[in-house]
Amino acid sequence: MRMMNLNDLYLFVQAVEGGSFSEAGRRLSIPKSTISKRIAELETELGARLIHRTSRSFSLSDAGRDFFNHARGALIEAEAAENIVRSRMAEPSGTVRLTASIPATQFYLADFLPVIAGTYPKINLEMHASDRFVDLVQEGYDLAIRSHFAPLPDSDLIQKQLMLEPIFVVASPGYISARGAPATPHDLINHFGLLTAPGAETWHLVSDTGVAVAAKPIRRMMANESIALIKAAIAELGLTCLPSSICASAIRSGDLVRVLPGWSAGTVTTTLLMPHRRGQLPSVRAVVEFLSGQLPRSVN
Amino acid sequence: MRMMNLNDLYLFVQAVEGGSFSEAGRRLSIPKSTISKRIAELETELGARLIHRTSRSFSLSDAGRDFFNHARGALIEAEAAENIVRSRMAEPSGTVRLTASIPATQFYLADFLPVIAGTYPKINLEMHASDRFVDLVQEGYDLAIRSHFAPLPDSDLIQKQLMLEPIFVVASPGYISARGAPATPHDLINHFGLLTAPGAETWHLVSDTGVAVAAKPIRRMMANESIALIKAAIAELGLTCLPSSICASAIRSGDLVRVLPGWSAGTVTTTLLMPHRRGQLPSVRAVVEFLSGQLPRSVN
DNA sequence: CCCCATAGTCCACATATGTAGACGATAGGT
DNA sequence: ACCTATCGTCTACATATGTGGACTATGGGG
Repeated sequence: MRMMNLNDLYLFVQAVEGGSFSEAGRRLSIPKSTISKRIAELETELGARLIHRTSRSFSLSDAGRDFFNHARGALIEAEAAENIVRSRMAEPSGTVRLTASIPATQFYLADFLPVIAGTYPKINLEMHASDRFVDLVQEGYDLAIRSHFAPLPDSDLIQKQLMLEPIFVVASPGYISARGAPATPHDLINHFGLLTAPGAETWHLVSDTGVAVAAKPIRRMMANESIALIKAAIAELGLTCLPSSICASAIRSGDLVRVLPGWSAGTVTTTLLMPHRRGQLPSVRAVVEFLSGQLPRSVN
Repeated sequence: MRMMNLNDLYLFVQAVEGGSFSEAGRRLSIPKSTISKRIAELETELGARLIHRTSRSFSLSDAGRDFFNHARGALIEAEAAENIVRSRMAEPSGTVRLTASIPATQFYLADFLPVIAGTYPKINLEMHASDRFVDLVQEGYDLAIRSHFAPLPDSDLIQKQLMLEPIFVVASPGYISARGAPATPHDLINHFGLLTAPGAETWHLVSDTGVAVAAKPIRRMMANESIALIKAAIAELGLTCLPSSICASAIRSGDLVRVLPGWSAGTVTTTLLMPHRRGQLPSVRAVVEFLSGQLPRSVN
């Protein structure tokens, strides 16, 4: 036997709770004739009068009262079914595995991860910091964050630029006191330079108005690790070039100051890499959108 | 927000329990395309994939599993709602108020009422015997049973013939011994007659083969009450004419015997009267059907 | 490796359901 | 007693849903 039309239960319960077909129609924004028709057909199919109604009175029959109790139970379960799916879609959950270079992790993500974790209690973040090349897909990562000076090559991965920041020239106040502050980029040739890479001997500076100048400071030390460079600069060994986010804290504390404030040693781009967007989990999408700055950064 | 199509819950649960759209279609005798279409629309509306399926595999997603639990709960409640109404329809209950003449009550209904009461424990029978004219509708009766010789006049009431029985001529064996048994209806003119009504002086007899004869017995007594007539006949006062059901018991006990056994003094019809059948309660309908002999007369 | 049987999907068309509005019933107010 | 506002019902028509069958996908067997 075919199941009765379950939508009729809904209309029946709404009619009873509204106390009339007209009121139920108003509440549901559908014509009262729809309700009248569906209730009549439900009664025909069940072979029982559920509602005694005239143009001015409305009451449940004994059968209708029995029916209503179970019908309402059915609707409660149906709404629970719908809500549990919708809320599951609304609140991301599960594991999100990210990989990033150590500096990007330390100076960019480290502050954001707790906020993401606080905003999405059901997301389990797995942060893998590494300076080696990582094959995103092959090694099972959902997301990768990379900071780079030159544009990344094309690939099957989707690229989403998270940040573009200037690279500052910085030194300790003690160093500046001892050797004076360079007045122009050309003056850098008379100063000790703490290099970030063996081949980064010549620094290319660009003014805020777009003027470009190159100068080669005196090589004092080379380290390809930002914290080592920061500590060397604070130790008055010389000048160094670092992205603004990496030296922001030392500047705030007064351990370092900007040198040639109107100039930057280029820019660094931080990019989010992810596999194809199709079939992306809500949890992954939520992290992507957070890092993209599209979500309010509120911690609960 | 409009409620989702609740019929889709039913199809979804059937698909999950069947393990495939095809199997669910076979179980429900509907095309698999219907199920495919409805499930797809349900998923679109919920914004979630509930079932992962290919042409050869079928599994619930996490969301689908959560949804299924509540959906099945909803269907259990919906079936309970349907069943409680259908079972209520199946077993008649409530009060049925009948009215009948005193003889019809005593000689016809008195035996049946206990049987009806036994068959339908939830029916509360109210038997009102009266020899006065009763207005069925005006006085709030569900049913009336009337015995009559001539056809009842047309009315707004529905008539249903319950019984057609012959009227027997009876006398006590003592009377027959003292005055001899009439050999032909014409011999009645030499016998004492116990009349049932003042104007019923001439008895019209009809043979089993349809021959009609009229004869006027000697008026001995008149009573319009059957038990009084039965007792008078037993007291050897004369012959009387009574419906077979009324005198059946006295005949069985030997207190009375049939006179002119191949002849009857006409027939009496017992008719059930009821208001319009529309909106008839199941309890009333059950009594009607029982009295009509359409139901098995089983006592629990 | 190829073929076959059965799964799920899609679409043009058939059918069930939803709707607007007219109509009769009725209760309350004048 | 009459009129009006609102109720529920009914019907012709519009729209959503159900269906049959063609098509693609796929897994198992030969």
